[in-house]
Amino acid sequence: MKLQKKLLKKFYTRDVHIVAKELLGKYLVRTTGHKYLIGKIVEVEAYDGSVDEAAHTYGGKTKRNEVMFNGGGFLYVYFTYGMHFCSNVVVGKLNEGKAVLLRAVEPLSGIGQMVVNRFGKKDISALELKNLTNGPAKICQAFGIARGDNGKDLTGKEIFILDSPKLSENKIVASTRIGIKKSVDLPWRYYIKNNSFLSRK
DNA sequence: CCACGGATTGGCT
DNA sequence: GCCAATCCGTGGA
Repeated sequence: MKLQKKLLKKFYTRDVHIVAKELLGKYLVRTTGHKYLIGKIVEVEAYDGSVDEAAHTYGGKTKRNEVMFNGGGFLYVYFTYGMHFCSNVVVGKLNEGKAVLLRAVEPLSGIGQMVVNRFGKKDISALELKNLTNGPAKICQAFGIARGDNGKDLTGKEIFILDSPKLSENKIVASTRIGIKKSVDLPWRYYIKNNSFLSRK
């Protein structure tokens, strides 16, 4: 894999849909000590608190969602269903309340560690490998992302995203978002066509 | 193959 | 008190 540069602040401070689509194909990196966990981003969803009832920020700032108002380039981690964490990339300008939910990545490096984080064992089935990082809470479990990572700076050294060439539009599919009950018809889920690590088709 | 529901905490009404 | 930007196991067709 050709090593690319870390994405900088100006990447994240643009329009949420442009950033969401450009995040596809880029590399999510988490460092733990001297180890690297790396996955290619293959599925995301855009959330825009200014118009989108499904966004956590739609009703204004609270203790839980305040990181989403911090402006582009931060990690917003939230806890849900009493047992799961999900990761978002905060996007846009200060106080806009916009973010991109990371829904699926294709595991590339540090897979052995991800397997232990997810399943608590080293040997797994083909089905378990397929289910390693194909969902928002699965990414967090595999990458060891939890409450304490909320608000981390994505231009820092611990969690960041590496650049890769922009995908052509014909490789990107837009569809409705998953698991929400409000604003259900907005086509704000974006994914890489035919990738085998999608959470759904 | 698909549909359903339990797990389990904490944020907000 | 209600219910969530989920996951996984179970049970029926």
